[in-house]
Amino acid sequence: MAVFAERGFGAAKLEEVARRAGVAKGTVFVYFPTKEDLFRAVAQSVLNTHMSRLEAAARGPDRPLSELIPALLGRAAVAAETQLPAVIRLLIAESRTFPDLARVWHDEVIGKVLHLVTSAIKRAQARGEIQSGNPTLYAFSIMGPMLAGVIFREVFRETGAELPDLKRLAAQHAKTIVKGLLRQGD
Amino acid sequence: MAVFAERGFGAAKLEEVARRAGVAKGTVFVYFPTKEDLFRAVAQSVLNTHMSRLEAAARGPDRPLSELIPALLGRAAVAAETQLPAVIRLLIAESRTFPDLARVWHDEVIGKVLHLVTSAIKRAQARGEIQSGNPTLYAFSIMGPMLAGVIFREVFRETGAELPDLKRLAAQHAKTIVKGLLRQGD
DNA sequence: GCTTATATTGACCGGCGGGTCAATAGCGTG
DNA sequence: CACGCTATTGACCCGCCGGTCAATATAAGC
Repeated sequence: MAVFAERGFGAAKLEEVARRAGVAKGTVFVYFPTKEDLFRAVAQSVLNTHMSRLEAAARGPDRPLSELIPALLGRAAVAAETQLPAVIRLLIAESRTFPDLARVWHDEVIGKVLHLVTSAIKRAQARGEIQSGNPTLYAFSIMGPMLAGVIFREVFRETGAELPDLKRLAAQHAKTIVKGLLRQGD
Repeated sequence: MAVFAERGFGAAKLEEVARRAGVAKGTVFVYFPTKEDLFRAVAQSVLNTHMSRLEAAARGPDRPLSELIPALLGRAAVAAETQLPAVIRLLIAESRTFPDLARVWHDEVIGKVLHLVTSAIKRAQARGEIQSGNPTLYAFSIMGPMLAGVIFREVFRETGAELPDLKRLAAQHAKTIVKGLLRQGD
């Protein structure tokens, strides 16, 4: 994972993977027939880790959006400290080369997050907490800035640019977007 | 550009570039010493195109945010119909391999957009139009969902997932985020 | 139309890295 | 300790593609 994340699929050398794993190159091929298989296995493994955490979060009670959104964005800021950003970068980079992997990621992670948020929005709309509008697009309004922040940090880390503080971003954006969504003053 | 966008830098073959350009492989090397040089030149060219458009937009008058934001997001939705999304995907993918390119993109494009938005926010804060808070992070709140939408479409185009309509997203998000930012009801 | 200058070509080279496999090391068992 | 079985190794193979260059086509000058 580390090697793929640093170099991308194409530029990652299996010899380096082997070296960092503390084995010889041949050993890698005993367990993974091809480079592609290794990549898929590794991506799937990271996916499974984060998916199980998500499942747990989704089983929570039906809190009002004004609580759910700050909690969700806060969690995203924490998750951004793991290797998840690198994996997201990889996914974006290789989505053309591995469309099947993109589909798995969509169905198993992104789709679930999206569903989690949109269904919460629909319930909030039903009980009159927030204004009308397309729930899926609202999900982008809620989550988009965090994704943008994560990618910004990934892409411009080496350029000396000032990087956004994701926890502050989560806090400030949560406050702003909740105010924008609430029905009061509509 | 088309070949790089489809395959990524590593997997792009110069023979295919030459074929699509209607010349022989050798001819490419007459004008671009190496594959890297070609890539940089091509990326720079796309960058210049979009930069000049941006310069023009930045020279506009100091409109209130409630007008500026819908206009900005609407423009982003239009720009998403060009090859810009593919270039953004490439930039994200190759930012580790070409950190200098990432720097150029930051300084010439992203940084300027960010500055355009943050300075508008500061002025709006100064005249009491919107609430206090970190202007840079607000810029992420404003632009982030569009970036997320663009990337979503790029990554999941082939998976049969339902793709967000960027114009609707721009319209709905503009309305929502402006409401969230305005001072009234603070 | 002949000559010189320039642009284009595509067969060829060499290195790199994914993938193979005979040789070797390690380990469980009696 | 001996034997057999499995796990590991790394030298080697080979196809691919970035890059070269002598040969060729095209254009310019007179």
